[in-house]
This record gives sequence, structure tokens and C-alpha cells, in this order.
Amino acid sequence: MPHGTDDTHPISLPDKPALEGLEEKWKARWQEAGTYRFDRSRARADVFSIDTPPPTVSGSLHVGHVFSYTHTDIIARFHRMRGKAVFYPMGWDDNGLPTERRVQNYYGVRCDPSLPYEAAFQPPDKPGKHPIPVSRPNFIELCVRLTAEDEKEFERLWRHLGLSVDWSMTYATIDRKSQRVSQTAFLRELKRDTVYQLEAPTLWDIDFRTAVAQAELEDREQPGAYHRIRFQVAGSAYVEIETTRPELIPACVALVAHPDDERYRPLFGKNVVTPLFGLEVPVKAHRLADPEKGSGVAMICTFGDITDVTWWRELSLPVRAVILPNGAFRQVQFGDPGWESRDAARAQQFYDALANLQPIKARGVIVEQLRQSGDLIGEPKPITHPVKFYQKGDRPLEIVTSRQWFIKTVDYSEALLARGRELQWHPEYMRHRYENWVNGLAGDWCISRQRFFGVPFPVWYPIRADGTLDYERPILPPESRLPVDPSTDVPDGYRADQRGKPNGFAGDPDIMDTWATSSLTPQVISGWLDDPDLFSRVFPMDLRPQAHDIIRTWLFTTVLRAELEHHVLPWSHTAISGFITDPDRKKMSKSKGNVVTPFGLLQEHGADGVRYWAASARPGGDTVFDPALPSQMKIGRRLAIKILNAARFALLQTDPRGAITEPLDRGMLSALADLVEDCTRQLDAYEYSRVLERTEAFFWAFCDDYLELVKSRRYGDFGSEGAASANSAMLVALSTLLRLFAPFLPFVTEEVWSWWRPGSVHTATWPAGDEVVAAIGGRDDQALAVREATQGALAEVRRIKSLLKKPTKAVIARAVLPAAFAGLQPAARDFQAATHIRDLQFGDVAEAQLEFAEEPAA
RNA sequence: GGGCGGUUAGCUCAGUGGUAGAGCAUCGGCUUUACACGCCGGGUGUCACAGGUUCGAAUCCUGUACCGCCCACCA
Repeated sequence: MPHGTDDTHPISLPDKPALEGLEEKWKARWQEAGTYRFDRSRARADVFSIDTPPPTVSGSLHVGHVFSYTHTDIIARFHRMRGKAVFYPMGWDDNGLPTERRVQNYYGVRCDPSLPYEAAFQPPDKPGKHPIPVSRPNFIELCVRLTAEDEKEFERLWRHLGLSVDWSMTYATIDRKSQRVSQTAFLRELKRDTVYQLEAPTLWDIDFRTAVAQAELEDREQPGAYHRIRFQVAGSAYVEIETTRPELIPACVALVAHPDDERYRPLFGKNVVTPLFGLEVPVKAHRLADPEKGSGVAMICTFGDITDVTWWRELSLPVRAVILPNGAFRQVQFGDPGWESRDAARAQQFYDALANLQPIKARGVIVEQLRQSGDLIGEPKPITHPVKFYQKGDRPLEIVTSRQWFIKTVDYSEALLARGRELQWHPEYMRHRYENWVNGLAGDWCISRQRFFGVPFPVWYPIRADGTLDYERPILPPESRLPVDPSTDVPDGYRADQRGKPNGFAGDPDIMDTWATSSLTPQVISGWLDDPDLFSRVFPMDLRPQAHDIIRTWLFTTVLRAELEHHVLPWSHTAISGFITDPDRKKMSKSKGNVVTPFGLLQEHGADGVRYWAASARPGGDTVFDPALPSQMKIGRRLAIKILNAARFALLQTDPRGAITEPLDRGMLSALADLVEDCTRQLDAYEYSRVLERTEAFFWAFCDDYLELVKSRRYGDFGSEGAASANSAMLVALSTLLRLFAPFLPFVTEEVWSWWRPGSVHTATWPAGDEVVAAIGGRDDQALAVREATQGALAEVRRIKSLLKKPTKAVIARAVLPAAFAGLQPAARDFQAATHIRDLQFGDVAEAQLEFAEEPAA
């Protein structure tokens, strides 16, 4: 039976419908009824699977969260209504540095991976003055304990916002399953030689004391200065260089100029002497040296920046490192191998003033030394220049040589570009970000971090008789043992007391980069290792929603891991959301204090109101959030209230019902069918904002024009057949509009649906144009024309009445309308009743001619 | 330096070849039996700029400017 004409379900209407309390009511009922539970009996073709971003739970909730997660939920709800089994789990990203920092402060502990695990360890009630050292597994337990609270708060927000997540399926990026997936993928990649270990110069944060990856860099404008410094060529001949980092002069291993630079050609192959320290360094030629920069000749240090690394590698230069992992200048003995100075005593005197200093302090000291020695030419010229930082770091990155794990990326550039082309991007232009990144890959992905809270590398190393580690023959666990923590677990064939002893073993002390786990979210949630049946039904997945700032990290690495492990694209679509910005169009950030807590907004505007605001933003676009301005949320709330009232009106009187014969009814439904077709197309293309806008426009006209025009007839003024036509049409329209709105405004639509329809609107069938016009035996073009003429004429009469300041009820004894509106004649009865026109004529007039009667309408 | 978005009413923004739109704000009117958390109406624009294609351009092409973002080996 077509919807809307079902007589079997009783209608129960509230006297005064309201939005208050709908969230509490429906989120509980949805949970109870399992409305959003994933049906894992369905075949892959009937599944829509979503790789939802796990929010960083240690971060604060902010308005950006409700924004982008609403977009995904709209898509999820749409596909669910189209009959798909929606696989929509939620994860929590509790991995990584922010959590680690919080745990240290909250519990007053410090991770020491050399300690053994203590099962009975409990942190003190209050953090003490001195942090308590704990083992890595103990530390991870505390991280899990603390983040569990954060996760509850996020879940509360998501449920209140109405996300249609299946809450029986949650995961955390540090849970055992995630660890097992990460370690298994790592071991398999290691066996395939797509993972390798290398001692090499690595980007290094001196505060966190860890390696960081290219993807985690950001440039920040910093004040600096060019220092012009002379190097002695011979006798009184000097060559001058410019540098922003004069403190690295002791680490200088060469000078470099462009091979075609005539000024320096005579120097190539010769040695010069570094100022202060008297070290002989060669002058080299390399194409990356830019004659336009500085004096055209540059100092190569180990290591000042990434270019230094390139030069060092390609020119086969020695290492002369001065900066320790904590950023301090290390002790150096001049005269030792590699530090043969022309005047070791003098060099030592200068250098000793630098030892133990941090780079910025050392710079001040050395500038003064250079000034006094006469090697500083002129005064430093202040500039502002971009400097590389770790995204979460506070001081510029250094480059330090260390042993790290890498996943190969550069070798797979072509394959990854092809996957990027295969992926369907919404919006399409975000594809360029990915291509930019892949084309700019400078080196393989460093995945090891010298931190504690994260997934450990499942690797031990044999200790030789002389106590050194044998990195060439790592000891690997079988996959069946995973996950392991090599800092406390013992490799097969060894005893625990052999840890750290000659001929014993040592665990790899590092953990994986957080993205090394996050890049496997499709595998984690799809049951890659432990649930092949589920895996076959949901993987490769349908959708990865995420923000554009993590295309180079999360999206890229996920594509990479799926390529390495499965040789497939991990999902067919990605929907990229924009940012919430503050009124200055800057990205919102906690440090600027402009973060708005979402619970207050939900309280004030209702979940549907907040969702309306989120859904109004076009896909991928940044949206300004100004708490000081009246927002779209108010409009959304108003729309939700209007839906309540309009539905109540339609349902107040549903009898008689019968054939839909009247032109206005048929025209309205024909237009609605067009709307439905359009909305379906747009949602298929992820253009949710258009769907909301168009549905809303239709709905508002439905209320203010259609309902007003048919009111009289509906009340029975023109007999029961006319009333039956109106009632039946109204019910079809209501049912259809509720379903179109359902993905956007899940609470109010569910409330109204519950007044008269069985089941949930969210598992009802998404409307189809054919279904809408089935009630009138097909789309009716003539009726559409009548509707259009009637609406035009209605606007015209309203305009004249308003200009003349006539009350709505004023009776018009005689009206002559422009002939263009004559098409309304089949609906003249409805039209005249709504406009109180007694005698209606059409003529050659430019605007409506109205003669008002003396008496008001009855 | 390369790339990507944006520039439309006072504000926030729709609008991808056919008479310039919505909401908010503002002003005026309406006690109308679903809704005053409502309804009707008015005013408001060199569609950033300059060329080009076209019968016709906010829309397509070329270039410029400004805003924002991404990327880059930034001495």
C-alpha cells in the first residue's frame, strides 16, 4: 500500500509539539531498537562501509567535530535508507604524544622502557613532586585508563548529535586489535622488504627527543638574520658565505657553489679554513647551490637543513655532528680524528664556550666570537624566514643521525598516483593535494618514534659477546604471538634473564608513528586478521571521510598500506571536509582560545539546529563560525519547529481520503517527484548542502503556498472529494518530505514519523520520484503548469494587498489578473478561497486590479 | 617558485550559457481556526578587474589583483 494512505496505524498528535527533549528520547530508543546496528549477514554489494576518522580523544571537543561528523552521518543515513547495510563504526585515537603528555601530568609518572612490567602497579591519588618511573606496558595501561573517560565524553556528544554509528563496534588505536594489526602489517612488510631500518640523518625534535616524519613538518615564519662570514682561502685571501645558523660553523664540512658560477670556479677542489675552529674543508660544486642566494657560496653543515643532507650524501662528505638529541652542543675534543684544527688550542677555547648550550644561545655566543675575531663581515641582517617545525613542537627541528625504521614510499610513487586517480574525491579538486604530496615525496616514511605510548616494534636484537647489538639479524616473533611488547616480552628461545646481557637479547626501544597505526584503520575495523567473513563483506570500503589537512598523512598512508598489503584502493570514495574557522578566517585553535564547546550549542539550538548549520556548508569548504553572530543554527531550529507544526496540521484531519484529482494536489506532487529525483542525484554525488537547501525551499513553499491554497477545500468547503484529494496528497507529501529531511534532521523527522507511521523513518525507504507520482498515476505536466500559474497569481495578489495595507481577510469583490495567470483556472476555486476573491477575471492588465468589498470575510 | 580554492545585496552564502537569488539584518503591513518560535510585502548589486568566445557570460577561455589554503632543496 502506498505510504500515506495506510489506515492501519493510529495517529497520535501532541497538542503543542516541541523540540525540547527529542534528543534524549530518541537516542535512547534508537539504542534500544538497534536502529543503526550493522547487519553482517548482507553481501558486499548491499553494504556501505565507512572508515570514520577516530577523533583524538585527548584533545578537546570543539565545534569542528560536530561539523564534519555530521556530514558523514548524512551520507550514512542516506545509504541506510536506500537499503544498504551501513557499516559505521567509531574509533578513538588515543595514540601518540598528546595522550602521553597528559598521562605524565595527570598521574605523575614517567615511562622508563627498561623497567619490567608490574601487574599490581597503581598510580598515586595525587601526582607527586617527582614522577614515578614505570614500565612501558604500565604506562600504556594508564593511557588507556585515562582516555577511557575521554571516550565516554565523545560518545555522549556523538549520540546527542544523532550520529547513526553502530555503538557496538568501537575500537581504539592503542587497543590489542590495533596493535596486532599494526605489528602484523609491519612484519609482513619487513619480510617483503618494503620496511627497512637505517642509521641516517633524520628530522628530529629536540624537545620530544624523537624522530619525526616529513608529513609532520610545518613551516613557521621565524625571525632570523643573515650573517656574512669569511673563510680563509690562503694567506689574506678570503671567501665569504652567508648563513642564518652561524652556530653550526664547527659542524661545517664543506662549502658549495654552483658548478657554473665563475666567481667560485677557481676554488673548486681547493680547501678553505673555517673561522674560529681552523678546520680545513673542501669547496665543492653542486647544482643545488643557488648563485642568487647570499654570496652564491654556502656552508654545508652536518646538519643544518635538508639540503645539507642532500649535499652531504651526494658529495660523500664526512659527518661532523655537534648537536645532541636534546639539542645541546656536545663535547668535542679538537685534535681528535675528524677535528684536526690548524690551531687546536684556539679552536678548543672557542668551542668550550659553546658546549652544552642550546642552539639559540650558542648562536649568540659564536656571533660575538666571530665579531671579535674579525670573521663576521658587517652586522647580521635581520630577516624573517620559514623554518621547519614538528607540527606539535615548540622549537625548530634539528637533523640528527640515528637508527630508524622506514616504510618505502618513493619506490611506489607511480602506483600511489594511480590509486589517487582511481579514488573518487568529493569535492573533486581535493585530488590535487594528494598528487602534490606524492609528487613531492622527498624520502621514505620514517615510522619509528623514540616515545613510549604507542605500538611497539615487534623486534628484538641479539646481543653479541662484546655487548653490541646485532641489528642485521633481528629476532622476530611469529604472527601468532602478536601483539608483543619487546620491552617486557621475551623472544622465543631466550630466557628473561638474558635481557641486556652479552649473548642475550634487547628489545627495540621505539614505538611506531601514530600514522603507522592509523593508516591501517580499514584493516582494523574490517576484521582483517580475525574475522575473514566480515572482511569480505566490508573491505575494500566505500567511504573515507576526513578533513583536508590530513590528506598527506592519514589518507596518503592508508592508501600506501593497502597498496603494500592488498594491492587495492582501501575505499572507493573519499569525502573531504573543510575547517571551521574563526571570524578572521584563521583555523580555530585551542591556543588562540577561540574554541567553542559544542554541548552549549546543542543545548541552545537543538541537535537538528546544529546539524542544519553543518549541512549548509558546501562539501570541502571552510566555514566561518562566529559565536557573536546569529547563526544558521537558529534557522535550522526554526525549520525543525516548522516541520513539527506543518506535520501536525496535516495530521490533524486525515479523513476523508481518496483519489488525488485536484490540479494543485497533482501539481504539488509532480514537483515533489522532481525534487526527489534531484535530491537523490545530488546525494549520490555527496552534494548534501544542495539537497538540504532545495528540500527546505520546497518545504517552505509547501507550507506557505500549497497548504494555504488548499486549506478551504481540505476543511470540506468544496465537498468530500476535494477534501479527500487534499488529505491524501498532503500525506504523501509529508511522508516524502520527512524522508528527504531525515538524514539532516534525524530527531524532528523521527518524532513526526512516530505520530503516524510504524517503525523508524531512518530505516524507511528513501523516496523515489516514481513512488511519489504513483499516487496520481504519473507525473502531471498540466497540473505543474496550473500550480505555477496559481503560485504566481497568489504572489501578485498578496503583493497588491500588502501595498494597499489590506488585511489578509479583506474580501475582493472583483479581481482582474494579467492574462499570463489564466492558467490557474482549473484551480480557481482553491485560489479564490485563499485570496477571498469573489469575482475573478483575466484581462490585458500589467498588474492585478483589485476591487475590495466593504465587508470583511466571514 | 608550483598548485588548489575563493571574490555575487549591509552580513553569511546559493547560483557552471538564457530576465541577478535565499536567509539574516532593515523597513512596512497582517490577532490568519498548524505554527507570533508565525504570515505577507518593500528597498538594496559595475556578480573583483581587463580582454576574449557566443545571438546571449556571474557562469566558458586568457590574463591581473586581493584573500585563504596546500606543496617545494627557504644558505
